[in-house]
Amino acid sequence: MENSSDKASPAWMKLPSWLLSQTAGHSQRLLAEGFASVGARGYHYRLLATLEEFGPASQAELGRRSGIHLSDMVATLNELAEESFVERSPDPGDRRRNVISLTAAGKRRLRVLEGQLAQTQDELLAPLSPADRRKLTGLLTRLLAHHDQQAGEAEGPWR
Amino acid sequence: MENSSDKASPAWMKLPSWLLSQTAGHSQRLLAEGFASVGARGYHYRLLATLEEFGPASQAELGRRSGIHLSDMVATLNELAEESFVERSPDPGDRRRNVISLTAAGKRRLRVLEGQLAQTQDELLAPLSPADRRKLTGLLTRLLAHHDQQAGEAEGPWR
DNA sequence: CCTATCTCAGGATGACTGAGATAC
DNA sequence: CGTATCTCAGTCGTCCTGAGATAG
Repeated sequence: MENSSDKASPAWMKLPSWLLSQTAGHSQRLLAEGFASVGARGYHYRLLATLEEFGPASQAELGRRSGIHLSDMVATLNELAEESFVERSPDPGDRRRNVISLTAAGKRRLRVLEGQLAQTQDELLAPLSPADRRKLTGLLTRLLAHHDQQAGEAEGPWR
Repeated sequence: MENSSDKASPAWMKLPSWLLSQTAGHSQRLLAEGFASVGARGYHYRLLATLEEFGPASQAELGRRSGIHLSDMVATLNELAEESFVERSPDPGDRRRNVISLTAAGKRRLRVLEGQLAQTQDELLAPLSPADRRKLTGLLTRLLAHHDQQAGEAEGPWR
């Protein structure tokens, strides 16, 4: 009872790192809800989209292209294969590999997920004018380029 | 060997939701690394800072102020209490409650974490000019205000 | 021999759910 | 009674580490 204001606004709530994590959290939530409404999750979209854009590939190659970790790739592909959105077939030229390819159902699935995704972008940026949207994406792109490069250099040339 | 370009840049990498989640990821990573270098994590800072700003309170009250879930509160307080950064004492007026208060060591700890935090903000925004930093925080603040309100309304008046 | 590929087990963080015991 | 508080166990998504089996 000793608290007067419910709207507690600690100092750290103004920090860029906080603003970023919170807005990203909302974005993530909207995205996850949209995907979940059709029984999918983020990895599903990333994988299907990568497959369509770059064509069939081994799991390791897909991991590099999509940024999904190899160990998560296994589970994600299991889920997608179970619904026949992708096909796992052995690579005749290298028996270590599975060649993953997108099925017709997978392409239709991708269209649905893209619809959800576009809707989410609009929901996410709703309060911003077109100019502000461009400004925001520009700033974020610059930040991302910087830190991607930093992180890449620190780890060494394994890409 | 069949892939030509390592710099694969799928279309979804330009989406605001992607840029947000990635920059937030870098931010999170920098923050976690900074905190981990002194044996802490994000919840520790948030809790200590909330305690200093609003004073001693019950765990439930702390949860509301800091945004940390009640069940995580328990574990976080266990960790902080083990290092004597906070003190748990029974509330004489309500025996359900523990009154949590910041110790002198806890205040010193907070100063350290604040140092890490400030350093991280600078690292995070390194590629941006002061004007761009203000623009970014302004845009993020507007987005956050919008979505906090949306989410608050959707859930009902439980605050 | 060494490296690449695939698989599985599990951890870490942040956010969350559910259930129980206790006190108001 | 119902509600609030504290605790514990566990889930989830994303990211990540390590280890093993198999194949190049």
